[in-house]
Amino acid sequence: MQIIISNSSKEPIYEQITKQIKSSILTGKLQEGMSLPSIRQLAKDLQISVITTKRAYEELEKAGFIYSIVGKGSFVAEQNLEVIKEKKLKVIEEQLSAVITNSREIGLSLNDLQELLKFLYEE
Amino acid sequence: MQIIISNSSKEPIYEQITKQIKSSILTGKLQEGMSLPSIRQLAKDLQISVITTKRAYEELEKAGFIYSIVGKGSFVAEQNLEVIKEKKLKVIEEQLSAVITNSREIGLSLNDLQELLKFLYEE
DNA sequence: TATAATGTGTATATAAGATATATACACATT
DNA sequence: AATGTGTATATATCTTATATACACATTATA
Repeated sequence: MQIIISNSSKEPIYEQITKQIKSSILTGKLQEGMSLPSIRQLAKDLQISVITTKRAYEELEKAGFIYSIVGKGSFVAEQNLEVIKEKKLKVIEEQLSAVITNSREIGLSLNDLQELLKFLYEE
Repeated sequence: MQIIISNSSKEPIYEQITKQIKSSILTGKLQEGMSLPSIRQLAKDLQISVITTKRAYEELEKAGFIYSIVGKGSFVAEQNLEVIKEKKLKVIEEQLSAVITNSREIGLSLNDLQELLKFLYEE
């Protein structure tokens, strides 16, 4: 599993990691029960502190995506897809609202937006 | 001019202010040459520090949206609309890419997205 | 079978950077 | 002179990331 972080990103490192693991789980690249790289292994791979990768895993645990067992490792938890979809849909709506706000600022019509969306979706 | 900040937002206060002023300028609510509230007045209105409102105005100045004169105040600068549109379009594309990534995670089709976009646009 | 080594996650203390504040300074207008 | 304006400095708090040590579990070796 490939995780890429950017030190120049405005986003905290632990959030970049969280986001990418979440995405892998949601798109099925990581299935329920699969083990995640250990916090040390991932820290080594990314050349960051284990506390940073632990922070990322903690966020994922809080959100119910994974669970960890001392001495054993971290694993993908059973996903409640309905709840996840619901939450994601809310995020998407928020993101689209921001897009619309920005579009109105530069006089971009709904049509323009839809074409842009179609173009980007098919890339 | 109405600015609303949220202390519970993840976004720094100065960024919330910057964003809202930017939006007012871009949507024409604030025209070139118009004066902005003084950093003290705005600080008072929002019950925050003048250094925070100054931070917001600084960002706007750096980005070319406004200019400030010691002893006089801050004003909306002449906007280079072409450049602004270009930059905004990039932001919109990034935002739409994030939307698409999130949509794919929950199996939302382009059609679903288009409909949701249309619905939100017409609210 | 017992123990050491090596894997795993967890906890604590600390450092650096970001954000916000209080206060004082300097310029302009009234 | 008073009161408006923006600017600068020092400080506090919070967030983020790190180094190091601790505890549990598994594996390898004697």
